[in-house]
Amino acid sequence: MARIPVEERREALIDAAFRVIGEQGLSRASTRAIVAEAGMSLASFHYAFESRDQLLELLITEVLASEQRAILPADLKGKSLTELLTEGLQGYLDHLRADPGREQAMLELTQYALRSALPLAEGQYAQYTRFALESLELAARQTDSEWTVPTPVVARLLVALTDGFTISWLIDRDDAHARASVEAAATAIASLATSKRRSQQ
Amino acid sequence: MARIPVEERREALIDAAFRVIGEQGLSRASTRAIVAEAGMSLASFHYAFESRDQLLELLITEVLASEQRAILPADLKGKSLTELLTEGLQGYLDHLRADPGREQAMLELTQYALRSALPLAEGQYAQYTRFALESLELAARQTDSEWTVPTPVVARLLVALTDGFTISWLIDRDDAHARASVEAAATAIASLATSKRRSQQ
DNA sequence: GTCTATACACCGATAGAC
DNA sequence: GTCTATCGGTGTATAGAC
Repeated sequence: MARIPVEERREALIDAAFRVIGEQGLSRASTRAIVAEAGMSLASFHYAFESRDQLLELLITEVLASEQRAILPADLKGKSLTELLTEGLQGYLDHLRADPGREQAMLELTQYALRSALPLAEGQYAQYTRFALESLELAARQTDSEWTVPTPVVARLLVALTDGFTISWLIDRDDAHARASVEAAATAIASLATSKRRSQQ
Repeated sequence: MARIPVEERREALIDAAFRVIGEQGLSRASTRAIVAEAGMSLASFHYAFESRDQLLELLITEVLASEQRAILPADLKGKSLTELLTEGLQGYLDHLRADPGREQAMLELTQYALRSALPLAEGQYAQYTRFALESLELAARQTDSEWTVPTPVVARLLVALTDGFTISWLIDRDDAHARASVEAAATAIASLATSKRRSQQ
């Protein structure tokens, strides 16, 4: 076979691993299944990585880190806080619906990290929460609102909500119900802020 | 060894399996690990069950079904809707803190059911949601409130929230942060109901 | 019915030819 | 560097003695 730089091989294997996990689950993502997906021989795996655990560790840090759960819509102008939250969460649901295996893989990898006592999940979640926090602050500025609860607390709530919605949807795949719950959630979270505009409340 | 009725053996094995999963995770819950925990020989396993999958299937239906996530406190009297929701969610967090492995096992089993295309997770979640719905209706009655959003929608939101909080807490084990988010969540959800009492809003 | 011993598939990882 | 072939270990499941 053609000679491929190690870095490139590593990248290809990580991508292949993530695809296998998304399609078949972590428990079926053996080294053999991964190299088959990548079109490589088994030995190439251990030329690129020390062990399967090392690949998973890199997979978690790299792939989970690249997951920038967009929680705000692209166009922020002229929308109420509830609308921003609704559209943001709705956008996340669309992303989930487009590639359910991806989010299912995320959940499995998170649990794997928890069981392996890898301190990866913690850092990853801290980053999600930080990102949610920035989104919430931006949304408040944009709508002349003020959170009546410390923003990090609302951020944690928002992150928990997306995880919970993910599980619910993966189980019943009920788009209509999910949409309705997202709207209710957006309304509920928006109630934790007060508007400084006369036009509202 | 003493002769044990098959039914009793099955029950002991299911209990043992659940303990192993809680302590070490589903991936490490091999038939050997399970029989070791139950103090039996390997052959006893296959005398009681056709396969490991069959045990897991029964485990999911029986154990998950017995999980009656108590979402309301015991004493309902004289409390506001926000207080009821706060105490209910707080009680769930206490339950989680008391035995984290249990809820972690639940999550792993749910994902296993999803991957195996067992229609079990769906039914189980429908039951959780039904139970949450009843709790929400009871709480509304008790506080002379009325949900402004269809109750099943709020129920789904509540179930998603508990799942999300479970994941968050399992990852960072931050009690103070969890408590604060639960309070915020209770306030937010309560905003989806209007009170019929003059004393409130 | 319950055990020990074992079959057989698959796992992660490696040796050694090329 | 890349491959095929194989090692040692563990998994589920079963055969057969008692």
